[in-house]
Amino acid sequence: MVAKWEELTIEQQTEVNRQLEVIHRGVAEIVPEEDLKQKVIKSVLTNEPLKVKLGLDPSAPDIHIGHTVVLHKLRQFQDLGHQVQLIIGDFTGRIGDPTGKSETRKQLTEEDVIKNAQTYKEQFFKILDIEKTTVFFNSEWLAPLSFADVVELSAKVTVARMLERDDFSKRYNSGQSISIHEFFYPLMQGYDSVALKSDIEIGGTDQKFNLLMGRTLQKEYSVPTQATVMLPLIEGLDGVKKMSKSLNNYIGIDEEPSEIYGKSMSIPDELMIKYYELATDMSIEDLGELKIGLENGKVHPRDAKMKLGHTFVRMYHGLEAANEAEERFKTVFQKRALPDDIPTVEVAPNHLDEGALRLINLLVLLKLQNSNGEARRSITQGAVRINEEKIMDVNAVVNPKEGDIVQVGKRKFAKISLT
RNA sequence: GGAGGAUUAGCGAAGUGGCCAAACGCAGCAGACUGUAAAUCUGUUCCCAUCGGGUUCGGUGGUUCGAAUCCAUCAUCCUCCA
Repeated sequence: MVAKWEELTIEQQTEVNRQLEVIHRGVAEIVPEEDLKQKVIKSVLTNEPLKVKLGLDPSAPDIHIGHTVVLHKLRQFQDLGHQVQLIIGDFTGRIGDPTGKSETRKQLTEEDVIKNAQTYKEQFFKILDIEKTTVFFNSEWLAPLSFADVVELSAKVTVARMLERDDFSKRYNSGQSISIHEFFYPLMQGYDSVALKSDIEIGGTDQKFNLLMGRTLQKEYSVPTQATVMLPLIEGLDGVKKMSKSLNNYIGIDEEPSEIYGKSMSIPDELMIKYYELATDMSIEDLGELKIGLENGKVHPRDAKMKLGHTFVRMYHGLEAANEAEERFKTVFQKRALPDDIPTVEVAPNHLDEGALRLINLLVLLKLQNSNGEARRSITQGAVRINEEKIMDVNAVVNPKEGDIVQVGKRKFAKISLT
């Protein structure tokens, strides 16, 4: 059944347009647009929520701002009244990893999966509405499939089609290995959409092939085809490469407030709007205003960025923590003063020789530096201070006292406690 | 089953007997400046040490006065042929 635009009341048309506007915020691509519109119309007409699917790899339980992009989109769907299907790819995870470049990722045990799934839930429901979320494990429908079923499934897609996938073709052409089982990942992910009869699947633009595979398979299995919503990948702190844990250019949502705030301040100015648009709960109106403000110079980029850091901390740690993190930042980096939450490090008497030791050794002992060489370098470069007094003598010998504050660079502090 | 190629510091990548603790790029750290842990500029990045020393170039064992560089062997990865 195809719902016709003309059959809608004016109110319903307005509602459809409102939903489409929200859905389009920040997205890179929707394929096909028409399917999405149809789905929304139908939902408005029948008052049935849409089933919006997101598949998850259960191997990386620490989520960062990059991951939250799709979560925010899901949340927007929920706020429009739709239902989210979270699929934990436990079956997929147990087999191994598709992009096994140099090392095959270890297979996850059932225990790992359950543990990771728990972590996921804790982190995800900081953004998602738990009431409008259903969590699935894809082993539920993938594990029972027989070899014959799998052959039948794989017969629906050709090798040439598989090789269209960007990373497959790149690897194939550059002579890197591709294992047969890697072809099954898109198939499994697509089959998830068949099993759950998803209306919409969302993912990053890098997931395009897999998302479309869902449509292909749904067609093959005579299930209504899903619309796919693709979101841009967000660049990490370096401003160039996509945010990822392995590149260490990420902001984790479970990190300390001051870390989240500080890292936010280190993103390139040009990226701010993108972060706001994709990874915060800022309204479309406020977003537009901010954009204009930045363009005509009414809003100082630094202030906009401080607000971004504040927003991130608020979303994941609450308003109070956000205010504190902001204060700390002002103290340490704008006033160049000491923060008031310096960690205390104990110094045992056996490290001291008549109450004294070399500064180099002290820095390593306090774990402010990893090796004597590093400590030596920092001293030479004028990065080391004790009680705010710069020390540049590599051979300095110091007499640490209770409550002394040792500082390396702008960010590393320790307060001494003698035991 | 056969033939060939690859493996270098956190990553990428030079180096084919001494001048190699190993170019260069990225990332990291620090300093200056600033508007911020943006941008830009500068310095710096194996370990211990005052000079100096020690351990590194997939693993092991050789050749040599001397090896990241040559040989043997093992491991891993890739290509081509079957």
